[in-house]
Amino acid sequence: MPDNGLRIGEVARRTGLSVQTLRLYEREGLLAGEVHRDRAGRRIYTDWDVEWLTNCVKFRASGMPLATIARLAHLVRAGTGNEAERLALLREHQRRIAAQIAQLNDSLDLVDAKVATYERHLAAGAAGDPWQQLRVER
Amino acid sequence: MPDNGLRIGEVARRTGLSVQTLRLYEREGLLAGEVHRDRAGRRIYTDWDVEWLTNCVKFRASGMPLATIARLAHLVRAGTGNEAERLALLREHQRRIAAQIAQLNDSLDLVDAKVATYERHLAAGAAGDPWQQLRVER
DNA sequence: CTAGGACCTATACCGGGATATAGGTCAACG
DNA sequence: CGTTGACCTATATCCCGGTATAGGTCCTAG
Repeated sequence: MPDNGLRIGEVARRTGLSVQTLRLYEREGLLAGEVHRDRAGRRIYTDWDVEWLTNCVKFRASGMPLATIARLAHLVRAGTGNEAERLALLREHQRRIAAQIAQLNDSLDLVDAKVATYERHLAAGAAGDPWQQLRVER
Repeated sequence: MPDNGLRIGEVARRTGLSVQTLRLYEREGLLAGEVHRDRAGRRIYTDWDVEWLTNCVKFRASGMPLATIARLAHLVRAGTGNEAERLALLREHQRRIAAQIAQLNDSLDLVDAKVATYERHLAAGAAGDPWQQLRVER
């Protein structure tokens, strides 16, 4: 009803976050724009807010803590002048994501190897336990 | 001192897990081999246990819940005969890791883009806020 | 007029995993 | 000997994000 203002339920549907989570995020300072209210006191979000929240979802998905998102939001809210700080924060997170991916690839190698072993093992009709066999019972 | 038996402190050092965590893991059934004790009641680990724990660390690092590791450990402990089940479990985790990596890459794309934008922005001597500028103040 | 649905606040709780604390026992070494 | 350090159990606490509950306001539609 408000020209292009969205209510929390709609935003929840669009972002995939629950209504409670949206309120939580606001309390925790994750929003980079004022969310104003209609005369009934209900939150009204802009498309830009939704866009921001969509980014937040990705930040979360890549393990950025709420507190860090809040710091970024704070910088953005503060307006032009702190771009270098934002960049530093983003670079740091970039680094972390890369590290996570490396970690996961490493773990994946192990799992791939085990899967391959078991596949061979089962295909071959099972002789000896691929995991247990190495274990010398003392 | 015990021929090749390791005590918990040493295992902690080797696996990177804390002593308390090692005990926790044992309580939660993550160990695939009996840990026996010396006459003083102290846990004695084998090299094989350490190897297993090292794998556990990778499982954890890739988000496998303790309960799932415990299920796997249980299967391994049960010995030969349930390889298909182990394989299914591992394949499932393999799938999940792949999904996580995809997720992370997706998030990384966003962060990369933002970083690039800010770099350009800063290099160019700052005109307009790369994040805020899109925002139409209503 | 009234029922229902979406929203509001405040507060409590949950789940997973790890860590801390308290109060022992033991063995090894000076 | 006696002290020290590594270990033991049991239990409590923490952290983080998110979810649930209780009790209310408001708007809209039948």
